[in-house]
Parts: sequence; C-alpha cells; structure tokens
Amino acid sequence: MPVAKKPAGKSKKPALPAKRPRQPAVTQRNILDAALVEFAAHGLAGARVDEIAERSGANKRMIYEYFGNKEALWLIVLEHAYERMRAEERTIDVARMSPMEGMRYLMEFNFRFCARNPEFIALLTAENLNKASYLGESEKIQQLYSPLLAVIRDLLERGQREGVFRKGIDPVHVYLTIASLGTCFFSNIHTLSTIFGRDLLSAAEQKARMEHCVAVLLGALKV
Amino acid sequence: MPVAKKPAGKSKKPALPAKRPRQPAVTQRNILDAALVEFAAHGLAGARVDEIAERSGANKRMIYEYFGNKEALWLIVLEHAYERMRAEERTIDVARMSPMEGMRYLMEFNFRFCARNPEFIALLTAENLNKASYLGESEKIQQLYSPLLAVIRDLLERGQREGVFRKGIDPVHVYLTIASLGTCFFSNIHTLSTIFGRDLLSAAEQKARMEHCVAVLLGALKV
Amino acid sequence: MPVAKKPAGKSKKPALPAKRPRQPAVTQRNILDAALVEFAAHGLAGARVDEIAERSGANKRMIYEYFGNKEALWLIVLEHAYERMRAEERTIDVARMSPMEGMRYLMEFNFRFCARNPEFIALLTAENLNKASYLGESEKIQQLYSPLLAVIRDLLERGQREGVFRKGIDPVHVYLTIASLGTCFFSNIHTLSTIFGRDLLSAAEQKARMEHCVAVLLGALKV
Amino acid sequence: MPVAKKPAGKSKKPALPAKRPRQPAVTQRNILDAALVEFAAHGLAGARVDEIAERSGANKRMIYEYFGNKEALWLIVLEHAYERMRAEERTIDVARMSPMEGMRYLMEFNFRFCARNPEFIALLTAENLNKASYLGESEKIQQLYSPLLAVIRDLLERGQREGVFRKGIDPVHVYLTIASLGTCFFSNIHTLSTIFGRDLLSAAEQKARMEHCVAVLLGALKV
DNA sequence: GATGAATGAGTGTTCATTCAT
DNA sequence: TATGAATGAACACTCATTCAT
Repeated sequence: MPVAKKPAGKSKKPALPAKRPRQPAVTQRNILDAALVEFAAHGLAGARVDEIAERSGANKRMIYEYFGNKEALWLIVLEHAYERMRAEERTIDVARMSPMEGMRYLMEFNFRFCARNPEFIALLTAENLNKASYLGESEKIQQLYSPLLAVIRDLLERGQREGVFRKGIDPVHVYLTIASLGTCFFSNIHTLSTIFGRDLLSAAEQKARMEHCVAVLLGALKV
Repeated sequence: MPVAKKPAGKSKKPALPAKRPRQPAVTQRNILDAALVEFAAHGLAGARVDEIAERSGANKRMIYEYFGNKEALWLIVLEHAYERMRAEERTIDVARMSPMEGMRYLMEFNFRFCARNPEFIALLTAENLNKASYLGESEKIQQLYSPLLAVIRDLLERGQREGVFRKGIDPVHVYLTIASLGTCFFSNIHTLSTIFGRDLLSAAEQKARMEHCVAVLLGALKV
Repeated sequence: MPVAKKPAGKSKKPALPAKRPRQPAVTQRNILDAALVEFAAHGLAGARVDEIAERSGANKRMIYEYFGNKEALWLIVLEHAYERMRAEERTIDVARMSPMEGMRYLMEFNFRFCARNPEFIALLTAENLNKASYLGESEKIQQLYSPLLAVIRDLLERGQREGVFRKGIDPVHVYLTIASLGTCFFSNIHTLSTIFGRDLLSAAEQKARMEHCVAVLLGALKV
Repeated sequence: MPVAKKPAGKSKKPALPAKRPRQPAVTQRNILDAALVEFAAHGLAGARVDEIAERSGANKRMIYEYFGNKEALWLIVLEHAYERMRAEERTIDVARMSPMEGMRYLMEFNFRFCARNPEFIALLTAENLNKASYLGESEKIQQLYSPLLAVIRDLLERGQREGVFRKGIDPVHVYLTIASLGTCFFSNIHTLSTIFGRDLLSAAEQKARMEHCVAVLLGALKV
C-alpha cells in the first residue's frame, strides 16, 4: 500500500458478466458484521470506517448508502446486538423449574451469554463511555423490554409463596445483581487479570467465578 | 525559505499582562487534571490533545515536553487514578469492627468511592475497551497491590473463626463481588438507566442499590 | 461530539466546474513531477508535503494514498530519476566511433546530461547529504546497473589494442573521473560561481569547461 | 524524556558559588563545534537547534544570544569552515618543487583535505542545495580569496617556461579540475559506493583513487 | 448497485524562537 | 551570563465523507 499502486490501467470491460454480488441484503449483513467487530474492538471513536469497509468486503460508499454515517451505523449495530440478546432471553423457560433452580439458571444463563459474546460486552462498555447517548436516542431498544424482568418477578413471587425467598425484594435489583456479577466480570476482565496477575479468562477460573456468583445470588434471596 | 520566517510583526496584544506562569509543577498538574477530564469523557481514541491543552491552560507543546505523547499521558493519568484509589483504600481500618460490620464497610466504601469518582470509573471503562493494554505495560500499577485483599482475607478468617462466615470462600472472589456490585452499577449506569427508564443516578436509587448490594454480599458470606 | 460533524453548510462555489480528474495515473504523475521539483529545490528535510500537493494540483491525501509517506515518495522520486538517466545512457552507442572519439562522446554526454538535468544533480546532492541511506535501501536502483561501465571497458580495451590508450587503467576510475568532472561542476556550480565571481552557468563558460574536461580525460588515457 | 520530568523542585540556591562556566568565548566555540557537526550531518533544514544546544552543552538561549538565529549560525559555521580551509591552503609552499611535483602536491593536498574533513564536504554539499544563497550573502567568504589560484598560476607559468606544461591553460579550470576530482569523489562517495557495491571509503580505494586523480591532472597538463 | 478516486477539516507532533527568572 | 519553561506556527499524516464513473 505504501508504494505506487498500479495505475489500475483500463480494467473497464462492461461487456463482461459483472461478477459483482449485487445483493443488497448480503452486503448490508456483511457490513454490519464487520462493523460489530470493529466497534467492539475500538469503540465508536477508535473505529475506522475504512477498516469496516475492507473487512466487510463491501465498498466504503455502500456504508454511507445503507447506513448514512458512522454514528448511525453505530446505533444500528448496537440495536442489533440488543435484539440478539433479547431474542436469546426470550428462549428462557423456567416455568418447570423450582424458584431456586430458576434463579440459578438465570445467573448461569447471563454469565454464559457474557462469556460467549465478548463483542456485546465490549459494545456495552463503549456505549457507556458515550454515556449511553446513542442508546438513549433509540426508540427501538427502549421497546425491546427485557423479558427477564418478568421472569425474575415471577420466580420471586413463587419463591416467596413457597417460603424459600425473602420478602420485599425489588426484582430490578435482582436483575441488576445478576447483570452486574456477570457483565462486570467480563467487561473488566482485562484490568482484573492484570491487577491480580491471574488469567481470569481461563475456563477453570470462569467456572469457579460462576459458581461463586450463583452462591452470592441465592444467598441473598434465601430466607 | 524553508526555515525561519520572520516574526511577521503583529505583536499580539502587547498590553496584556502576558502571564507565563513558569511553574513546571503547576503546569504538569494542570495538564494531568485536564487530561483526566478529557480522557474520562471520551476515552483514549476520542480524546483530543488540543482540548487537553486548552482546558489545562497550558500550551500544547508542554504536553509533549512533559509527557511524551498522548498514549504516555494516558498511562500516567491511569496510574495517578489508581494511586489515588489505592491511597484511599489504605485509609480503611476495620480492625475494630466485627467481621460483619467490616464487610459491610468495605462494600459501602467501594460503592461510595465509585459514586464519588465517576471519572475513575470512566477511565476504567475506557481502559477495558483497550483490553487493559496500557495497564498491562505499567510496572507502577502492578506494584500498587491493593490492600483490600489482605483486609478481606483477615475479615474472612475472623468471621470464620467466630462462626459467622462460611468456610472455603476465596477472598479474591469476595473482592471481585464487591468490585463488581459497586463498579458495574456505576460503569453501566447510563445504559441501565435508559433500559429501565429509571434515573439510577438519583440519591434515593443509589442508597437503595447500596443497601441491596450490602445484603447480597453479607447473605453470600453468612453461614 | 468526537466524531462526524455536520458538513457545516457552506457549499463552496457550487457554480465552479468542480473538476475532479479521476485519473489515477495522471494524478500520480503530477505528484511525482511536483515532488521532483520540491525535493530538488529543498532536499528531503526541507521539502514540504503541502507544497508538493499544491504544486501537483492533487489533494495531499492522494500523496499518502499512492506513495505512503514523505520518505517513500522521496525514494520513488529518486528511483525515477535514476531510471531516466539509465534510460538515456542506454541510448549511447559508441560502437562505430574510434576509442578516442568514444571517450570524448561519453564525457560530453555526461556533461550535457548534467547541464540539462539540474534537478537530478540536486537530487543526487541531497541524497549524498542523507549519506545515500535511501538509495542504499532501494533494490530497484541497485539492479539498474549502469551500462556506461561496460561501454567504458570496451572503449578502453579497443584503445589499448589500437595502442592509443595506456594499459592498466581501471574502468571504474574512468567512470568516476567522467562523473566527477561533469557532476561536480554542476553540483558545486553555485558555490564556485560565488567564490570566483564568475557566472559559470553561462553557455560560454560551460562550453569552455566541457572542452577542458574532455582534454583532461583524454590526456589521462593517452599513451 | 517522554515521561514526567521532575518538577525541578526548588534548586535555587543563589548563595552557592554558581559553578556555571560563564566563559562566553568557550560557550561560543562549543556551540560552533556542535553546530558544525549537526549541520554537516543534516543540512540546514534538517538540523535541529535543540540538538545543537544539547551537544554543545550550552543553553539554547545562548545560541540566539550569540548568533541571532539558525540561519545566521549556519552562515557563521560556513564561514569558519572556509576560513579553516583557506588557512590550511596558505601553508602550501611549492616554491621549491618542480612544476610537476607542485601540481601533484596540490592535487594530493586537496584530496587529503577532503578525506580529512568530511564535515566540510557535507557543509559544501548542503550549501549547494541552498544554491549557495548564504555563501553569496557573505562578504567575509568573498574576501577569503583562495591562495591556491595564485599558486596554480605560478606553477603553470613555470611549467610552461620549462616546457613541461602545455600552453593556453586557464588556471581557473585547473583549479576546478583539482577541486572536482577531490571534492566530488568525497561528496558523492555514499551514492557511488552504493551504486558500485564497492566501499570507496576504504584506505586502499582512496589511495588508488588519489593516484588516478594525480595521473589525470598531470596527463592533462603535460605537453 | 457498486467502485475507488478525491476532498478538506482535522489530529498528533515538532520546531524555531522568546520570555520570566 | 545563563537557564529552561513557554509559545505559536507549522508539519506530516489521518479520517469521515462525497463525487465521478
């Protein structure tokens, strides 16, 4: 790249079958995938539109054609990430589990989701750096009400009725605790590993951590 | 022609007091303060050296004179922030408290520190976006071993001896739980407020949250 | 705030024809031409990328797109200059000339080439200031073996066989002498003119000098 | 240097003997020496005032105090270099030598001077890049008429009278030839070594080259 | 729809020079 | 005389965005 590209000499052969994709949906998906990777890796300010274009295999112009500009693309990527998470959350079914088992399942589910989706965590981290200014603008995400809250409320009520959970617990706080214990471990995993000189990314450490988190959650709910 | 153009006349406002402080230590401190604000607000990539210069009242050149470059400045700001936190942590004295009271104190201390130092939280967030790559390079921070871990270990042992805490608890996990519950609430407070449509930054919400966190922590330790 | 400011309105002179050539090869050539002029005039350190951009009519960004950076551009300009010289040298044909006539021709050729290409001389001068560090990195130039050396060797051998040239003469030294007498006169012509208070750039002076150089060269070869 | 210099804390002890040199002449000489090295290494545009200050051990401010600015310093350095050369030239005494021996001596002298003073050569090279614009401004250098020309004229006349030199030879051209053969070899020695893949800086190569140059010069003068 | 050349406003960094002490 | 902190203009280089094809 640094030195004298070829003059591109007369590559115009309009008669040829034109092997270009010409598949808008595919191109858009490729751009979104590439953008997720780039944004997750560098945040909004650090991400490079050129890099997204190159990684997606699409032309840079297409990004602007389909998504308007960098910031709009950021928001769409964010929305997609939330949608995927909510979609997974909707598969949660704790109806047949006991309240105790159900809570354990939620904690484990959240923990594993974070472990499996570091890009989502990075996106969240980056958006918090932006003080959630883009998220706040999105009507879409606001409507994507998390089904988890209802599940938690249900489990809490069942548990309280059955006498295994304490009374007077705010489901939002339970949600926050579940989210904090899972998300925070992974979003701060780099600084924490450095500080403790312990590779928290290892499978063994993660398993131990998850067990601890489950214990913390359940210990807080038990009567 | 290539070098040394004439001063071009135009002596700019010679009437002004022409304050050139000439106080290196002050200038350095001003730069560091301004850098903390800018970096906390926009992260490493989003921060602008020009902005730091202007906000600090110093000349941009001074930043390079004293700190080398933007990335080196970032690291120093990070180190200073950690130092300040560790310094505060060193003031913690739970020797006269009961294990239960001590643990509650640690949780509250951490929570309040996060509430009081949003810039530190933002810095942490941003550094996690960088995958702790600068923190990892810093020998200084690695040596700043947190006194908290020892305090936690001591409280745990006392509590276990007294029969109020369960056995077999890893102090590092307790540390992580305390840090997660406090830090994560504040580092994700913007996205969470947006998602829940609830202003978690309000005093009442924060108080309630802190109470919940204390309950969670103690509930997890109790026999 | 950190990213993507609005276009700010102000559509600059929309009435203008808005010529955006869109001809990579032409743009590259323009940049190289402009760079040759700028580098020859000020050397590597003294040359200004902005000036090259302006003179070439291209956008500064294009220089980096096509050539990487200032130093890479310098090397390419240097390589092109050498290529042009070597190309001219390859047109030399002294097969039908007598050894004496052939040598005279080489001297005159070199002298005239220097007179005709002051920018090449300036480039050489500047690269010598760099201690040939860029030339030394160029594989291209090293492969551009000068055809002159073979021609000189051939003329020497023929002349020695015919008994008009002395024996034991190193062709490299003859090359150096030819090059020195021609190049040095022109590369130092400014300081020399000043020292002697004589305008050596005048046609008469140059003709006289060339005659002298031819005499010196032939006098050194004659038996 | 890149990271946080000490605040210089209160090093003011005006009562102390003040171990600073306080010797203007020495300081000036140090600056000139350092400037010669820096200018020779990088030319006018490439030289750094900071570097000169550091290398000289003097304060940067002193450079401006004593020499005005970078360009003025350049000129003075140039003048000093010329003065030194002229001074050496004035030691030349060929009165007792034969014309032939005398000419050989001049060539060898010049050659050896160039070999011994690469910085002077580099300075000349750099000033030629400047198109001798600073040299041209210097009244001093113009007055430093080279004694060599007179010596050459004398040798030529004696040689012609004695019948060993041809008639009608312009002493200026002889001067130019001597200067070219010596100076040019050394000023272009980097590019030439690279082109030929031969280390022309080696003692053996230089000796051979000098012999050749002497032969060329004398061959051109002989009847 | 798709391409990639082109643009201009920045962005980090450096430099010659000046001023307070 | 000497010091080194401070300055502002410039410099090499980058980036989001647009336009001609």
